[in-house]
Amino acid sequence: MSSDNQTAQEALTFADLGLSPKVLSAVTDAGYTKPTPIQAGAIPHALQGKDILGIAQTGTGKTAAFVLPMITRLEKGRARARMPRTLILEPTRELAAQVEENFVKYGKNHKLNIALLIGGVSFDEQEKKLERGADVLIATPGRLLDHRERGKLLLTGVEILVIDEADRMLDMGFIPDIERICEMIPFTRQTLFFSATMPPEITKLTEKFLQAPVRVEVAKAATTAATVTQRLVKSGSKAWDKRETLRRIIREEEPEIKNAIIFCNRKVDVAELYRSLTRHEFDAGALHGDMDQRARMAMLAAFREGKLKLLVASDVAARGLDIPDVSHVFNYDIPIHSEDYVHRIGRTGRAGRSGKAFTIVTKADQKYLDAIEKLTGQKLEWHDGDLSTVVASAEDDSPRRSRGGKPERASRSRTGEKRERGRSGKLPSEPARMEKYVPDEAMETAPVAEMPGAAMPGAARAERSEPAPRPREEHKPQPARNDNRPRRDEEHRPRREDRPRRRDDDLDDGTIGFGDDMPAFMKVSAKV
DNA sequence: AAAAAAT
Repeated sequence: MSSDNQTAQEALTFADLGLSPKVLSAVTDAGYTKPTPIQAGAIPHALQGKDILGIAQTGTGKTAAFVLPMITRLEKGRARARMPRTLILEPTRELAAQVEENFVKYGKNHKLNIALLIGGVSFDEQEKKLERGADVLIATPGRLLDHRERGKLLLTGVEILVIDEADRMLDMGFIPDIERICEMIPFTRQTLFFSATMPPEITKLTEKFLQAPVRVEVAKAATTAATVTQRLVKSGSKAWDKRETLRRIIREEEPEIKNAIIFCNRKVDVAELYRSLTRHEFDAGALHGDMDQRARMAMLAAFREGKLKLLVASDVAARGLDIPDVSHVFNYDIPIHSEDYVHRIGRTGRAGRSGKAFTIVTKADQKYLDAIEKLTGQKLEWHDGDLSTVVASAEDDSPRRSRGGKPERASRSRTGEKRERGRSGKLPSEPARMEKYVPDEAMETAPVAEMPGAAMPGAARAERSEPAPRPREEHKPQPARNDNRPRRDEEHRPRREDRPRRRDDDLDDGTIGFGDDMPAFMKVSAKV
């Protein structure tokens, strides 16, 4: 690129990119005037119908770089039944929903039919939208193929195809699906392809499916931002020991914590740690892929809106998700793959702000620590002494010893069955004392976001003396489950009167189907 | 010693 262009680009505003007036006005309303580098680089070419190879990470404004030109181009022509005009493929459900939000925001002056095809949600609503004719189809690969096999979807009318986060699709084993899907779409289409990195498999894919693409690359964010203070925290390796270490660090950091993500390597540990933290009256929520879709969305929304201070999460939350800058990242588990460390840490210290990242390390973690230090090329500092200073008793002591808090027996039911959350990944429980705030009926029918154990943990609600959720004026007596899977945990459940006085069972029952409580983001199909 | 995604 010539230096003339470079200078010109710095002075660019959205008005210079060739977007339609209606799109421009939505952008202005959203408060943006100056495009990011990826937007300035990609939008003019995308408007000309060229294929784009965008190499950019999240947080660079990548989504708007394809959403804005797409809406402009969609102004001509209209959708036919079962033949979507554009298709955007995303690796995760949350990302797909996020892209939908962008279409709603920037398409507010248009009558766009938007269909979101993701798993974990009933087919009916999605099929109706397809039937009506979708201008914009946003999908995760599995559900998209499922719809196609049911014959409800023809991809022969797709004019623009977007493949987002291609390298992540690769990590998740989606590449064969992506290839299948690409082959169903006529080659006269325009293809916009985005990836944060370009491993060989991805390069091959671009060679196969892009035609004379314009390559737009934006500077990689520094691997681990210089503004992030990273510290290692030694701990005994028992789970209770790690939880105690975590609580200690959180309390130490408390005055500085605006909001934080706590990463665990495994979903069961997310659920368990979440229960433990709420029991210790921390303002925490949970997010992992086995939670039902509503709960996932509700948690994310609550965290984004600042209603939750701590989010315990699996690596779903490590990449891509549009979570605002957090002040702290805690790695309750050290990541097994060192790249994940970089992604997790990347959730803080964005846009030049300062952030802190603490990683709990046990003796068994040494090799993963070595890998991280090798990858980032820096030696990480210990917060208060390295592993050689871990107290020996911490390793062999009984986990049931007294240590100030309540015994952490949450993972066992009365029958001794381990209360693991299966595929359906129910929400973890909340403190029993919440019962006095919440009438049973409300628990059965309130949306997850209003449930104390979900978006607003009991401690937080009590402190802020907010009113308990009221029963909904109108509700279906028995919200339907959105799938027919058998309840795996049903046979193990104690009878109602035998159950401990915790409300997580009610959460299970009340939150699976959508009933009348379908979140707004899933209803959107037309102009807003 | 993992997570994610169709069921």
